[in-house]
Amino acid sequence: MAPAKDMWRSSADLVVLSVLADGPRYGYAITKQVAAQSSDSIRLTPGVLYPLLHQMERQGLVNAEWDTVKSETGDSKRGRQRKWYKLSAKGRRRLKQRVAAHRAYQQLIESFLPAAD
Amino acid sequence: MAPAKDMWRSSADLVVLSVLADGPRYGYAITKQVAAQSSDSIRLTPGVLYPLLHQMERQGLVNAEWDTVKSETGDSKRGRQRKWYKLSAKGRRRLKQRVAAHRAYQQLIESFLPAAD
DNA sequence: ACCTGATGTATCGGTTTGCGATATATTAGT
DNA sequence: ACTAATATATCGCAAACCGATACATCAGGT
Repeated sequence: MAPAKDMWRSSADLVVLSVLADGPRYGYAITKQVAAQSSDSIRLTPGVLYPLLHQMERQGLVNAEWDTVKSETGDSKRGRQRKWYKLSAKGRRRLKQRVAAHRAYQQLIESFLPAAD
Repeated sequence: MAPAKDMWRSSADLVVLSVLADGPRYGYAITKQVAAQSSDSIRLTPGVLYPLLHQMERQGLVNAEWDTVKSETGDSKRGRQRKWYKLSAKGRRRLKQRVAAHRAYQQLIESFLPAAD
């Protein structure tokens, strides 16, 4: 059975931190990667992703840097803007922590569930 | 590491359904059992438990029945009131469904996480 | 007799959160 | 010229949450 829609949202931060642990990403790339790797189950919509990213930035879990993509054909002065997010040492620590907490929580919940068939 | 406080709340229904799958319970008994079996990590406070139980009753997942506990020493006419909740067939189906969804969700999230040490 | 703490069920409403809708700009393709 | 895709961002209302509170019974201690 597919996971219920939106069930994943409480773990959005875990997913984002994990993706960033693999290397710097910009927002839209995160959205796309997560959608692809989850067979479209997890849709990190702008309304979810950006507030989360900004919060992480405020908390020092990520460092952000703007990048301007120059276009060959484009005529406008400013190219497309991308904001790259890079996991900080603090973010890496937080990820480890969150993963541990998540797994402990899983075991705890699982201990109440009827045995798997 | 202990699970973060309150992390379990999104799975409260799963836990309650699971406990009820083991046999009929009244609310306070559920609270106590869950606290005991979770080393006090999971506190199903009245504000959480009763609305949940009532909702399940409305949805036909449980059947409820009042029971009056006669006291030996008590002098009041009405004894202590207990409301027993019994999982219905529909509730049993729902539990199975929720457990499957929960486990699928777990696997999905886990697939994004860095490998366990 | 009285008090306290445990047992037992229940609701309410202020706070917090979630996130769909929306806005804005650039670029690629036809 | 137009459309779809790329890219970031915010806002505000609805929904969810759950601490606080209320009420009644009962057991045990003094």
